[in-house]
Amino acid sequence: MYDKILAYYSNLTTLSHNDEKALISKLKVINLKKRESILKEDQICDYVYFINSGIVRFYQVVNGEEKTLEFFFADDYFSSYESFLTRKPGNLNIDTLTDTELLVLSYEDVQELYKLSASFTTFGRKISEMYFSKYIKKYTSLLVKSPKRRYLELHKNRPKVIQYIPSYMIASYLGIKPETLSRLKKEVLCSYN
Amino acid sequence: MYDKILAYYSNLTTLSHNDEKALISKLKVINLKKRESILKEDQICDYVYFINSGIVRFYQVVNGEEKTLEFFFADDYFSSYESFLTRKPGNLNIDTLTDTELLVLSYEDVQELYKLSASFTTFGRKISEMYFSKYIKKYTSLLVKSPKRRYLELHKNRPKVIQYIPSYMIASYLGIKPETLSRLKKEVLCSYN
DNA sequence: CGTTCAGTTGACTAAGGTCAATTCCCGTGG
DNA sequence: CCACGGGAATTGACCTTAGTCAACTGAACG
Repeated sequence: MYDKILAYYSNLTTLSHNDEKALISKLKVINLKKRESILKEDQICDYVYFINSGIVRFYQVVNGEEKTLEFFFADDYFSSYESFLTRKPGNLNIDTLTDTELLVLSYEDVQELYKLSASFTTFGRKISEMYFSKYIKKYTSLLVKSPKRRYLELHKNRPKVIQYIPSYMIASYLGIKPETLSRLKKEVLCSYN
Repeated sequence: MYDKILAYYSNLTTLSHNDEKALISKLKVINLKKRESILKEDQICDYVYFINSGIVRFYQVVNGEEKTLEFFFADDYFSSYESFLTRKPGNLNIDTLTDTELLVLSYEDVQELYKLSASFTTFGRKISEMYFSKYIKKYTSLLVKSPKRRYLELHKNRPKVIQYIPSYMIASYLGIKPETLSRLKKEVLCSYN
C-alpha cells in the first residue's frame, strides 16, 4: 500500500525511519470510481495526492469546451499546487478517468511534516521545481512546435497517454480539434507504409 | 541602490535588520550596455538577478529563429531558474535590450543566505511558486486563446511590453510572425474607428 | 436491438504563414 | 545638416494548415 509512495519520496529526498512512520501515519486512502470529480474549479485544493492506481485528468472549461492540461497515472504525485499553496480556488478541475486509488495528505499535515523534518521541506521544494521545469518545457513546446510534432513526441515520450486516453481528450491536450487529430493519425500511419 | 531590492524581498518575506545587512553585503552591481549577453544557452546560470534599471529578454533559438519567452523590466527578479537550481545548462539565452543595471547574487551566496535565515528560504520558495503559477497561466493562455486575444491582453496587462519592445520580438513572444502581428495591430486600430 | 457518443471522413472556410516588394525610421558619416 | 544605408515594419498575393459543419460509421451499454 505504501511502498510506492515511499519509493517516490526516496527518489527526491532522504527519509529517516521516523520520517517514514510520520508520513504513513498521516496518509489517508481514497478509492474513487471511474469519472468521479476530485476537485472543481471553484474549490480550494486541500490535499496533495499520490496515485496508487488509476488515471486522473486536469482540465479547465473555456467557452464550454474542456481543455485538458495534464494526465496522471499510477505512481504520479499531483495537486492543484497553485490552489494548494495560495489557499485560493485554482480554476482547475480534476477528475478520475478510471477507478482510482489515491493516497492523500492534507494541507495541515504537510505543514506539520515540514516542521517535523527538513527532509520534507526538501521534498516540497523539489516537487515545486520539478513542476516548474515541466511547465516551462510544455510552454516552449507549445510555442515552438507544430501539432504534428507534438503528437509524435507524445507518442514517443508518453505512450501511456496514447494507449489509455480517449482521442478527444488527447486532442484538447495537444491544443487541436478531434477531427485534426484523427487526420494526423491517418497521415502518420500512411507515412509508415 | 538597494532600496528597490529590499522592498521586493519585503513583499514576499520579512527580513530582520541583520538579514538585510547580510543580503546587501553579498549583492554585486553589474552594469551592461544595450544588447549584451547575460547568459548563453550552453552555460550554467550561476546567479539570480534583480533589475535596478533596464530591460532584459529570455529567448531560445529554434531552427535558427529566436523565440522570445519573457521580458523583464526594472524591479523584476529573474534567473534561468532551471539551470540555477539543477546546475546544468538550461537552453536559455538572456540578453539586455537596453543599458541595464543589475544586482546579482551567486549560487553560493544564495545557499549561505538559506542557512543564515529561514526568511530567505521562504523567499526562495515563494519565488519558485510565483514562477510556477506564472508559467501555468502562460501555458493555458497559449493553449486556449487566439493570437488576437493574447495580443489584446498583453496590451492591457503589460503595456510596457507594447511600449518598449520591438514588434518582431513581441510577435515571437506571442508565438506568431511579425507580419501577422502587424495585421493584428491594423485590425485592432480599425475596430476603434 | 436501439440509443448514444466517440471517431472518422469529406467539403468548405478561415486564420496564420510565406515570400517578395515597399515604406518607414533612425543612426551614421560625409 | 543632409543623404544614405540597413534593419524593422508594413502591405499584398498566395499557400498551407487547422477549424467548422455535417454526415456517416462503429463500438459500448443498457
